[in-house]
Amino acid sequence: MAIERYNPRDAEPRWQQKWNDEKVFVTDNDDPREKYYVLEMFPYPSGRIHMGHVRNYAMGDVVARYKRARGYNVLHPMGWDAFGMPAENAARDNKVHPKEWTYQNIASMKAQLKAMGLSLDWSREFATCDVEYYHRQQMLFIDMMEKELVYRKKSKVNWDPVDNTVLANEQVIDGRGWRSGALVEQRELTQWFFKITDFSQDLLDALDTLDHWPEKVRLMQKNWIGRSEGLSIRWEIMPGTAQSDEREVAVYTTRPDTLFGASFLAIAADHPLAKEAAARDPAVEAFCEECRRAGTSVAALETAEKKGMDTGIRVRHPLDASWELPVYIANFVLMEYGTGAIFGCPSGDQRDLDFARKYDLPVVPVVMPKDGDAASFVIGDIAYDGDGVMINSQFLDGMTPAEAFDAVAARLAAMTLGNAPQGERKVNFRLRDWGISRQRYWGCPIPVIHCDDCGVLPVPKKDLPVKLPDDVTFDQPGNPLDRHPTWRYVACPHCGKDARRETDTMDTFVDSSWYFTRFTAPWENEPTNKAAANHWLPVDQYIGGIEHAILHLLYSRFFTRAMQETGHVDVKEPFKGLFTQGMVVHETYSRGKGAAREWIPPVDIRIEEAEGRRRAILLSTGEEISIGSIEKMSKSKKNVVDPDDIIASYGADTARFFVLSDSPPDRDVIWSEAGVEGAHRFTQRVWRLVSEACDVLKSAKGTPAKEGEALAISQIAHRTLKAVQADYDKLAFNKAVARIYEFVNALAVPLAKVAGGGADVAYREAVRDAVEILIAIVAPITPHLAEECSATLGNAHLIAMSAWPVADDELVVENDILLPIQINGKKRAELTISRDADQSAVKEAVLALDAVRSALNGQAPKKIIVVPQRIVNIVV
RNA sequence: GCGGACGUGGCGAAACUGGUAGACGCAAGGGACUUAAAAUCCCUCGGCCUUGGCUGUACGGGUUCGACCCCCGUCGUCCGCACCA
Repeated sequence: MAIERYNPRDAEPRWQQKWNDEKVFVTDNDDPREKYYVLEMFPYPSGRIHMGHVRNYAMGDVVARYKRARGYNVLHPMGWDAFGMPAENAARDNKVHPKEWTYQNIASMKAQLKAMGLSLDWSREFATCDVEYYHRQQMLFIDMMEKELVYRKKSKVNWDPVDNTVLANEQVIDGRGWRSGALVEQRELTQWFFKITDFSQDLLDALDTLDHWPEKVRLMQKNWIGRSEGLSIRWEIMPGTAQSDEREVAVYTTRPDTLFGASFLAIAADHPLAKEAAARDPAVEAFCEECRRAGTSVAALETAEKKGMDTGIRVRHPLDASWELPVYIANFVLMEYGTGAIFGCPSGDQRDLDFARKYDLPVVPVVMPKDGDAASFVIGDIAYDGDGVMINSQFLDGMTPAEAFDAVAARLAAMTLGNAPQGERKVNFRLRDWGISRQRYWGCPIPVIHCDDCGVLPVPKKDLPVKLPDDVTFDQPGNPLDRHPTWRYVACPHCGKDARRETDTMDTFVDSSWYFTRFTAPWENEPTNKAAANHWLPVDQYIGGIEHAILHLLYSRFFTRAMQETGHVDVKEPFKGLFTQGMVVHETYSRGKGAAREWIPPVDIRIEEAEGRRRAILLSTGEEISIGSIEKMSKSKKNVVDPDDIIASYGADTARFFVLSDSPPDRDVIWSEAGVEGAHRFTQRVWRLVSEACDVLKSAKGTPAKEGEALAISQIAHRTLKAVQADYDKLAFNKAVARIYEFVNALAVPLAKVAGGGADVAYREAVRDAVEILIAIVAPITPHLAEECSATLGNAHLIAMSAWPVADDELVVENDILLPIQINGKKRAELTISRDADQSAVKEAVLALDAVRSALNGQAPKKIIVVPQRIVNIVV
């Protein structure tokens, strides 16, 4: 009988249609079964999916299909992170409206995702640029305003003075605007902020509860939040040294124990005292300006030399009234952190030491190692910041730094300056409030009205949504909302007089901070259906790239808390399980050197390999092309493989199988033509083996064998089932794939035997049972192939709706085990023995082995270590 | 600079809680089938020497009956944060 090759181009759309017709993946909120919410980070609709998407969504789909088979009511939705700059850039460059561009991109990407055969509930789909979605986001914003989780303050932005526009950080290249090339200025604008810092402590503490998150991500968030415990110390300004009536300056320190080692105060260039000093001295002014400029061009000049300038202001040491210290402006002090002022202790801090040496300030060691000698301990070029014992510190001498910290805190708390304690314990965070204002068109409008008389007012909820106007142009720089002839002008909701709309729109991170909540009831008028949100949240398994480890995940954690405070949901942590998947990488190919280097896409190349040497040949000319390093797929290096091409030539199952095989899912996977062909061979092989035997198997019912020739088949089937199940539970897709390969290899001979008619009933039934198990365990990865195989065996049910098979423990347990025998820790023999043989029986059998007897040479062994069911080691 | 992760064949990788290192795949080599090719099937595949051994998980030590795994040190790669007071 001639067996046709498996044709995914025919089979895949057929099964997708069938799943769609039967609404297999539409989720009912009222289904009483236990819930499981699996979600992959939704994509930005750039227009084409890439291999990273394929890998991300393949992983989520395996989880969704597996959990569905295990009996859960699975929610697996998809949507579009659809606001953002690229749409405006496309509008400007191609004269296409952002809306039109975005929805067209969504349509083409959706078609691509559908071709992957993902088990998504498309009925819940939305884009964040849908009015229905951002309408609810505006409702949330207003609720947050009421709870005072939103406020306005002046904040710096990157301003392009030629284009008259605000630039995002990524649009600033080497301190210049990416289009105009003009030097970017820092401008102060009044902007909207979310009070994420209200939750600093909770966001930090709750990290401990996220035990299904990668440790790495939790650590990154912990560092980002940056909690420190210290002391806020108020220093008295020596009368007459400052011009204004400022009497004191506050300093935050985590090392109050080193207070006697202080030799100067340093303040940020933006500190009020610095501004005051600048106002009366042009040299100071120039220095402050220099510091500010250095702040704009970020990491480039990070090794910048420590520089400062004396303000002339003097302060009194809080623990020694006769001690005066100078106040410097320093380029390494940041206004945004602490109080924007520090005291410098050169002996204990490298920066302070560098600074002190440069400006010839005193260096007094105050902490020395425990076994040091106070009389001879001096600081050279390296500050000592370790633990030890206090010296040169009056009443602190002899204490540990920790004891000294407490002693200083207590002393300063008891002293007063003016009417307040001179020092107070203070917890400080690095985390800053979240600035959400964007001076752009393609985003969610901030639903606020400015009235000259009534101030800043929220748009009444009945007047929502504040829709983006469609009639806008992008032929000039700046925000189209700002120059719109009518949209801005509106009556004040309070007094009715002429007022103006807010023209800022929201950061797109806001859109992605609650989409997972909206998926639980996307049809609701209110932002959430609270019962549905409480039912589905937290997301059981969230899957996405490590690049979102901090911002997106932290903002989402904040936003869920804010939604809890405003009564929209009763949970505070949105993601119970988090998995960060690796990238898809590819070799690079190029010809030419230096500026003339030309990158060649993989489709234009054929790889030849002979005698261990790989060569890349350009298809069009036969020319040899040099093979470069393996890198993230990128347009600039042209090392991209288009998922459409792969699905068209090999099918979705092959693509899904390949991106999940070989590499652990959290590591990068190398895309290679040879690898894809290997995956494709596998799908073809499964089909061939099953279809060759299907005529015979059709009439056999699936029953595992408990004895005889077929026992081994049933054993490996049920053992594989149990192992793959465990692998899927751990998201160890690559290990599941390896076991599936092993299983198929083991089934090849039995299936051929069945196909050839040489098998008895019990054998055929055992093979049928094994094949059904194979279909079930490959189905999450290659769902179309599984359906096709199942159908060819005469099954009427859909695998996508079928229960996971149950492993028969009797078949899983091994009765005889193979025990490795070591002599002095080296393997010398093997012993097959009954699983429940007791220690003495094992010892006896071991000593009877030839290899053991010759090693012992008649002597008695020193020691025999029997690790039950594992290994035996004989010490001679 | 600080913090973290990692280092296993030609390559991607397995190896349970300290218990046979290299499962599985890719690549390669040999063979069968074929007029031929593709497809498929079989064999070999860490290194060294002669069967049988020796050796081998970045490198140097240590703990242990036994170490890829634990400890100390060194080297290297990658990632995150970066003047955080």
